[in-house]
Amino acid sequence: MKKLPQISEAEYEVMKIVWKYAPISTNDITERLTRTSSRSPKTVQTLIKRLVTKGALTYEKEGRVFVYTPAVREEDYLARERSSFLNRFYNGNITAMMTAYLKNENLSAAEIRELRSILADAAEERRE
Amino acid sequence: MKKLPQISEAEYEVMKIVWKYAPISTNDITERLTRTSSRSPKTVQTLIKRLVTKGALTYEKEGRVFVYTPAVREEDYLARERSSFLNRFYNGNITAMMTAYLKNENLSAAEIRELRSILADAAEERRE
DNA sequence: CTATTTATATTACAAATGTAGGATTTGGAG
DNA sequence: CTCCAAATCCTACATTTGTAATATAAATAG
Repeated sequence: MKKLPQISEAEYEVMKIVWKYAPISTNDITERLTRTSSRSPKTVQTLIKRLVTKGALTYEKEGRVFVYTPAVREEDYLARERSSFLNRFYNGNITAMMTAYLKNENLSAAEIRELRSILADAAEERRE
Repeated sequence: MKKLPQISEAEYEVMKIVWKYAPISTNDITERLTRTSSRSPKTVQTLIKRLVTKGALTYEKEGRVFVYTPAVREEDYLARERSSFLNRFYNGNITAMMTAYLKNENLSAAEIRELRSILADAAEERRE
């Protein structure tokens, strides 16, 4: 399994866009990102560059424009972050995390129902 | 609600010890931390200092020794990290997170049972 | 009182991150 | 072919973090 690069918070904003819209050009990334955040195009440029250096993005030239594609899968990245979060704060114990969460947040009946439902499905899955 | 300070990964190792054993002296923190990690006592010293500066720890002098106490509650800190994690990666949606988690990790029947049980309890709670 | 431990304070430095300005290259208009 | 707008490349710089060494202050052994 190849090692996933470290992706910083600001870089992650870029990745989300590329995951969603790839292949996508520098300008389109910048355009979308500056719509939601207040970063300058120059900053976005730097972030993209760093992501390429880190091996999180690859690109192809189209004329003089670069068009980017993710080099890591979103699910893989999320899985790693999840696991790293759980390990760091809950010894990898999802139940501990959920217990604390339920105690602190006031979930609606509907939300609890939904969680129970996906767990029921998981139990089913396992059985089959 | 007062603002929780930012606590880095290495600093968090120190915090865990202080939360567990406070009031605790520099030396005792260092002793415990170097047992599990490979940091030099000097490094631990710096981490403690920074935590004081950030307002995550307070101390009292006992003779010439400093004895530390947490200035932020562990639950508050964990709650913030959890919420920040969920927002960043799952739009704050715990169900989305759990769905992805269950799909990726292969939980044992026992683990699933436990999760279902705490959710059943949460449903109960809500009803009462 | 002075010397020696030994705690705490100060300084150092590289890597990563957020932010962005200035330099250079080049596709395409004419 | 030449020039320029626009794209990419390079440089910059303050903060935060991880790591640790050196300096200073002060309690206590003698």
